[in-house]
Amino acid sequence: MGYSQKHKAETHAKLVKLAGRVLRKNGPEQLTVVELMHSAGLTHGGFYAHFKSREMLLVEALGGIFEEAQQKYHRLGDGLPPRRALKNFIDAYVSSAHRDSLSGCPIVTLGSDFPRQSRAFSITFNSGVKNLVSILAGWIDAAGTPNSEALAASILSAMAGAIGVARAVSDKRLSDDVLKATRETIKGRLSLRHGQDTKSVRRAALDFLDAP
Amino acid sequence: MGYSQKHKAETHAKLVKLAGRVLRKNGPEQLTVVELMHSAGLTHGGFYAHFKSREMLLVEALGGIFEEAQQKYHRLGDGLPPRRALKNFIDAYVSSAHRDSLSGCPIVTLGSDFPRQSRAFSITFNSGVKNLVSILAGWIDAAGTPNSEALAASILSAMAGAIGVARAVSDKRLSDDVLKATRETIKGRLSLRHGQDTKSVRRAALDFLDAP
DNA sequence: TGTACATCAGTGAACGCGCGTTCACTGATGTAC
DNA sequence: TGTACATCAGTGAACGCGCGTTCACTGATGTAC
Repeated sequence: MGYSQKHKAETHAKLVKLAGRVLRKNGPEQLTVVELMHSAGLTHGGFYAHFKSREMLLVEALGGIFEEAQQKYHRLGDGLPPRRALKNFIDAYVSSAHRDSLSGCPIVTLGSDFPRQSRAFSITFNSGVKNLVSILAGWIDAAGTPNSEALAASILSAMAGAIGVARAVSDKRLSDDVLKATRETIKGRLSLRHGQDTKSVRRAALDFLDAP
Repeated sequence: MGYSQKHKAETHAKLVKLAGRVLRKNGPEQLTVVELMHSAGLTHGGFYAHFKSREMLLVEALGGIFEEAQQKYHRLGDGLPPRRALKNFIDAYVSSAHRDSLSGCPIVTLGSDFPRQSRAFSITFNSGVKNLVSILAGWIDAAGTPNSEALAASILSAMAGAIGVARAVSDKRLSDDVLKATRETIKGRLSLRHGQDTKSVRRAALDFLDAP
């Protein structure tokens, strides 16, 4: 049977992962079949042994990105009481490290792209966002705050917007202030303490970044 | 002198306006020279009498979009006391009408695109955002709230994020709830009354949309 | 006022290029005997 | 255990297509006399 199924699955997974990196960093239009296959050490013709079309690859890659994000979210709150998890998460997400990272949260990086892509892409984006919201909602719920899902979604949207605008603003001080104001407001909405241990904030922020 | 300078300027302005529409609705990649010229009733070769390159067109079009947005912002607060202007603006921006409109605020529509475009495009985006922030900051300042610029930027980012996420979420109820929660929080941050006259909210929202 | 001229916005064929996709093939590897 | 065969991931040339850009041109209109 030629190559083993395991071998094919590995190549497939590798392609999806590489594609996800490009997708998140440079957007859907910059992801070309030729470049992807070359970056995997293969030639372009073999692409169609793995994906029906470039469009299908985009969908799979997006799914992979959101899965990674979910894992990251879970890791940030792992074993912590809900309020502590929330605080940790907020400090990590609304951080200058996240702003300065080239990739980061797909809601920010691909938020304007999803309506222009295929229906399948939009659906994947939608369910990805919903899953992330659910994780936050779980913590909020566990902390005893009502209306957790809408609150979680509103908070996540505020955090994503803050990163987006902080990236757009060239004035560094204003950019930092946006993040700070956003962190404080969100903690206020969740009735979390404002005072911050700077060292733990930085550690949380670094946790949020991708492994190299 | 062949065509008058006025004629040329008119054609140029028309092209920038048409390009802006496409750019905001479908993104930079969907804006092609051939289609743009055809939509203006011209042939593609004439494009380079007006723009040095497609890239330069994108920059001009983006500038036009932000100018329009500024005018819209000013219109929404025109002649109103600052708190009233802020309330009006928030209701208009964080509305289901804005969410459902295909174009809308460039921060939402082009927020993921600007880092991938030319330096000139990024700079234009940055100054556009800053101008919009300044308008909000002006109202906040006039209302006597301190730290107006960072607050304005944080609020605008939360509003933009809310529209983006509301668009991504297919569950209509959750989507509406995100908008509602965001409106209320922002009004709270600005110490504005929460109670809403639904009719005026709807009117404000429609004001925000583009004229057909 | 009328005529010759110069200008240049707009025309449309042509160009090179990169892209997604196809396809006949190859050769490493698992299976059957 | 060894040999013949079948499979199919991966190869690389080729395809059609759409795109941005160029360029020789044209013809409507402003200017000079």
